[in-house]
Amino acid sequence: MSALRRTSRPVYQQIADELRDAISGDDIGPDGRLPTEAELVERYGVTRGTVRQALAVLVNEGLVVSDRPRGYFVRRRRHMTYRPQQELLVTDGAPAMDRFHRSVAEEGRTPSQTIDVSIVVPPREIATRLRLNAGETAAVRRRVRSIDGEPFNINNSYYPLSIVQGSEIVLPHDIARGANRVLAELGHRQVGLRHHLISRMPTPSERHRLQLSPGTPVTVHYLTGYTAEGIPVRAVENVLPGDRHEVLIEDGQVPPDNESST
Amino acid sequence: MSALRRTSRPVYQQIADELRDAISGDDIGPDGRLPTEAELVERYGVTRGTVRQALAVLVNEGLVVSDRPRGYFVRRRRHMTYRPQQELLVTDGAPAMDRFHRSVAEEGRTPSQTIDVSIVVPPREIATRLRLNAGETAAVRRRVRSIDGEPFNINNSYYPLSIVQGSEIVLPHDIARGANRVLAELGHRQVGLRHHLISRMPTPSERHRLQLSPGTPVTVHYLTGYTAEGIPVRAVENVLPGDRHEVLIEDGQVPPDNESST
DNA sequence: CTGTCGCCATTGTCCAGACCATCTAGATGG
DNA sequence: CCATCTAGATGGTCTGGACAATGGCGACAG
Repeated sequence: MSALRRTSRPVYQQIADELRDAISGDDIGPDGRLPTEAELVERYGVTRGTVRQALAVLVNEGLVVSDRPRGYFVRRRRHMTYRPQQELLVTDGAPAMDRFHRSVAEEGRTPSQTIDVSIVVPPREIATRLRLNAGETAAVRRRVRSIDGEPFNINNSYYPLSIVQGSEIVLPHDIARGANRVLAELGHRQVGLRHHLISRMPTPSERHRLQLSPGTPVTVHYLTGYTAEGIPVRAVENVLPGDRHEVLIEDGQVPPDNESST
Repeated sequence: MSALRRTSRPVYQQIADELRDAISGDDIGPDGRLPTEAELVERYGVTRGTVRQALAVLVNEGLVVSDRPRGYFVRRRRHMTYRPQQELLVTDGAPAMDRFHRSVAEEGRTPSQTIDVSIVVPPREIATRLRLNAGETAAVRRRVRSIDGEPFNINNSYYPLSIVQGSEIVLPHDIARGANRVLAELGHRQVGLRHHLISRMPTPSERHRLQLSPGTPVTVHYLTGYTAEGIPVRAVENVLPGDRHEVLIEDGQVPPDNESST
């Protein structure tokens, strides 16, 4: 059908462009199905390899997924709002899991999590933030939180071993009153947080554990909690899939939030 | 050379895995060169198509770039720390461009920017934050900041037209004392900020304007500035390439920062 | 009506080959 | 010694074809 110009831009790019326009122009809505490879082969008069190259572009842009053998579909973003301030500073409020639990349940979905505790030499990003010397160990609570059985994010919290040894924190259970409360009872109340956010493509391990489809970046949120003496007592690494999360941080005097956290 | 198992995992995945391990295991360091396609064809006894499929995996993970026709190279991340709090709340401090300018110059690199001002109906994300009705217009100052002539990030600041009309803000020049100061002089001093961060793959336009290589996600930072009355008077959309930026936000009482912002 | 099984449409993987586009290094000429 | 040109190495694009893997749906049996 539509003849492609032989000029300069590669054919597969032109096909990708037309499909992208069809998607952003609502010719194909969210969850809508794209033409099959065979249809595109016929429409553009090119080989299947070229068509697949075009579709790969869209897949790697995160616009489209292939659900074999049903076809290619337009992806839908479904955001959950993540509020790292609430989650971590409020030593006296509801602990993290409760809030995650509740906000998910409010949408009629069922949350769950796995916890795994161990003593490790933390990765460099964490060791630096906890000001550990090379080879020094820390306790880590690794969590994978899920919604309706599907993994949603990864949450690894590290604590200097010298502080938490023998406490509840090194036990592999949920801490009902929150780990921050336990830290405070141990004499290490946090009064300040430093948030560090980077965006990158996931590692193969992350892609597998979070069941990420191609073209999905992650936000890695490093959080360091400090006591009034300026000592770091907690370092968290949150891995948040970009297609499921947005991060909200407030600073100073802001009006109440009316947005829904779909 | 190394025979690949015929078991289950696709050959191109196995090749990608081996190369990835070589990279993370420091057999190939940052900026290091990967084997050529021809070498991999011979080493694994597969066709060039399969080798290219393996390399495409690494490229889309953001681990590797192909610099044609020199070969494939391991990417290096070079982070600049972005502090949205400094940049926007300090109405009385140095304005944004000055700080950008200075911090870049400190590293011996030369910063620059382009400014473009216009009156538009803002995109939904902005209109919602400024609480504009459908079709209402706003002034937008679009900036592209560059380092050593290479684009670094995109910064689009929107102001409700009713507030800034006739002021300096709608003129296409750098505002030496900062746009926040001008807003304050107009009676709209900001006392609170709301930061909204999402991570996604760039649009073709962003990829082009920021000269992003494949496998590079962006962090989009939406910032809303509120007056003491809770009125939004400024909404900013920052597009930050993931391979060049990290975002730092502090909350509460934290000790001084010793990290260098390489 | 219900469950099972097999066909079929669709995408995934891999092969083999051709020509193009671009940068670099070395040869060549002044 | 320096500038210019050229050949070669390398990745980019596209063709054409073959077989595998998977999930849905319809035909069929109970």
